Amino acid sequence: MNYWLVKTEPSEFSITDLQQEKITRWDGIRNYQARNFIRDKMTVGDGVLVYHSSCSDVGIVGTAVVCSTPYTDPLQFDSSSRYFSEKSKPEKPLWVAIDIEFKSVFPKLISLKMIKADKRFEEMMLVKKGARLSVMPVSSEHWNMLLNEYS
DNA sequence: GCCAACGTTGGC
DNA sequence: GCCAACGTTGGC
Repeated sequence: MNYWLVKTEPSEFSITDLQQEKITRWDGIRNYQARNFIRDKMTVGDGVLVYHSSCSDVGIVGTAVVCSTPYTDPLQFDSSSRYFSEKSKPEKPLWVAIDIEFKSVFPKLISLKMIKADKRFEEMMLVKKGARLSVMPVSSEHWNMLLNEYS
């Protein structure tokens, strides 16, 4: 059982959208490191922190749970999609997607500011310099602190 | 394999 | 909109 943080721009897809859809395909990941986390490490039942980026209220907004094993991201073959990948071939796909199911929305945002202000999160990948990954692992310690103390 | 140029992410 | 810190591309 692992824990993850996934970033999304709320103007594109927010925690409210996830709450309404209940289950959504987490697709469009086009970074190799992020892909490898999904492909090699994500398993059904893993906990997911949902993070809003590039917006006025940056931070963790809720939780979800991984509810599928990784599978081929169909958007890589869709030439009309912004996630189209010319190098992907049906017999050799490059990118994977995964399904996640809505779990909770926090009554209050856990802002990036608050996380940065708490020294115990110093080692969290999210606040490490240059950590621009849209999918990253979260330690169980950090997961527990965030859920028990901050939400 | 090197590395310059370019593109993207994402906080501010 | 700015810009730092990446990642990717492609010529050599």
